[in-house]
Amino acid sequence: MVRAPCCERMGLKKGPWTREEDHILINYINMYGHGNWRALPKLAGLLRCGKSCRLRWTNYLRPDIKRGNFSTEEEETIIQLHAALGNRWSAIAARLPGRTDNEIKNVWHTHLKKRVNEAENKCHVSNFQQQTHNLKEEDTESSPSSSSKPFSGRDQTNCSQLNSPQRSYSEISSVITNDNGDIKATGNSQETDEDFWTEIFSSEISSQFTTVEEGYKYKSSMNDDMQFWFNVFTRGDELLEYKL
DNA sequence: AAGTCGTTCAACCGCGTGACG
DNA sequence: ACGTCACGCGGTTGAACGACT
Repeated sequence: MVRAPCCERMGLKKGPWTREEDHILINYINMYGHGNWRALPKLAGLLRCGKSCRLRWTNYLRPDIKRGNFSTEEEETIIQLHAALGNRWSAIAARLPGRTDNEIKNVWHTHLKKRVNEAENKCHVSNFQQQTHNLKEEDTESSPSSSSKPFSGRDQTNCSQLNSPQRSYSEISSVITNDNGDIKATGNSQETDEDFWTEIFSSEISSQFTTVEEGYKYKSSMNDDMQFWFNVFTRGDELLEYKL
């Protein structure tokens, strides 16, 4: 049994919003607030479902939404947060004032994912080359120390830097709309939340093991990238000098 | 000029979850 | 305890547009 889509009810409009519909929605919310989304379209006189109205408002019409391209800092933040949180777009959006989960998701799929994949590939190629190099050295020198440590510190650094953007897909600074709909330029105001990483660590990582010993066991099975993030989570204050 | 392909992004859909009766 | 409702989230779609042939 499949639930019928909410917009399939007779007479409800789907597809792109018109300017008139936007005005009606904005005016109504400015006057009465959104209250009950389901009741809103009827009260406002819109032939849309409440879900569609909510989406339009939260993703496009809200006055505090930043319009324009993402800054390098924002992209960097998204990459770092995605590495930590995965596809939890709303959680990521909560760390980027003025940006919506939908927008972030789109940017990730269209720009950032590719960039991270490319960087990962480069990293793996680099690791492979280093491993080959080490094996060759092993053959010639038969050094026991080289076999116990397959990757050099330099490679580890390279891998951990894969989250650093090579270049923003746009160097244009962000803009934000005010209550009047006017557009103004903004700097990047990225405030940090002290509890944030603690929260991530406690919920995302520490839940995977119950004892400290288990934690170290988990740590020892990680690759370099995982180890980097593990360090970030466990020693966040020390390592997060590169800011979040 | 016309057709094809790839990219972008607004919008939709289905599901999970919390509030409430 | 259970059912219903409303909302929010993440995945997916499709129209619009530009680049390329």
